Amino acid sequence: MDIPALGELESAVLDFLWEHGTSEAKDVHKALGARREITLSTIQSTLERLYRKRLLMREKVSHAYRYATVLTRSEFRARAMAEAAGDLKQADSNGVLAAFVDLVARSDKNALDELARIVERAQEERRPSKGGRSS
Amino acid sequence: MDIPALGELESAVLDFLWEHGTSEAKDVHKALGARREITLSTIQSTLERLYRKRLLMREKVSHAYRYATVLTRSEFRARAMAEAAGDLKQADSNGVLAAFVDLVARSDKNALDELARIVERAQEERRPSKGGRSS
DNA sequence: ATGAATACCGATTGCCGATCGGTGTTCGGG
DNA sequence: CCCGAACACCGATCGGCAATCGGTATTCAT
Repeated sequence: MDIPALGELESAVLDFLWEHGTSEAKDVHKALGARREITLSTIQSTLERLYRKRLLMREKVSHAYRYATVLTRSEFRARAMAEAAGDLKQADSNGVLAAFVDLVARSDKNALDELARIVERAQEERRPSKGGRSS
Repeated sequence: MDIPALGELESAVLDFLWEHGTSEAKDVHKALGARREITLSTIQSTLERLYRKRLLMREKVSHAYRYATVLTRSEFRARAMAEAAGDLKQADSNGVLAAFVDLVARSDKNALDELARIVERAQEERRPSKGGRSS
């Protein structure tokens, strides 16, 4: 499952769903269509495309679809990162991961330490032998 | 400086330059134009676009341009990753980095440990107080 | 049954990369 | 000095895709 390229309205619709949870086309239109002077059917087409791209789920409540995101915003962006990195299994030997860590370190003073903590926690979850954490 | 969207030929041209180093349009055409049945001017236009996108440098040798990449392949992909992650300064609080580390951990058994080593080395370079490395 | 809300479909528009051909320019050899 | 080859540069066209709209069919509720 890969992340396709998204248009500007598609991204806006996704953002709305991430912030407001499962919604109908009508709700999205009320929020986004107003400023953009956009028809409801345009929003419906956008939702339909996102659904075909496997980024949205839908469920027919009565005769209207209720749309929900398949991934969280974080998961989505993480997959986009993985795709940008190329093959993850070879990303380290390519030096891609090292270059990215370098970018993280430059972006913010604390970012590198936070990343270190995240990695350490992931390692602990993988091998609970060394004494995991409760929270 | 952000990473613009690239077409398929643009990516192929970039790949060629990464593998063969500084080249002229003619060389790129010999390698890529043959299979694709593409004119030399098409390659020239593509190089020109990549140059305008700040992804290539050029130097006029006699009356021909010699094109070279601005970033290495790893740097390029790392920046693309950073862009996919959104604002790096807030990526950790968003959980994006955690989700990405999770993806790395799932991709390969050793990938997580390699990432940990990369992060650790970056920390040491930042604070050489704890004893640097020679290699 | 009628009307409102919605799904669904087709057409149009706009944007951008890809591709080509034409034209000007420059360098090097005769 | 001139001519041809190689190349840069420009404009036009094509194709794909998202965005947008309007129209029509469908479905539910009253």
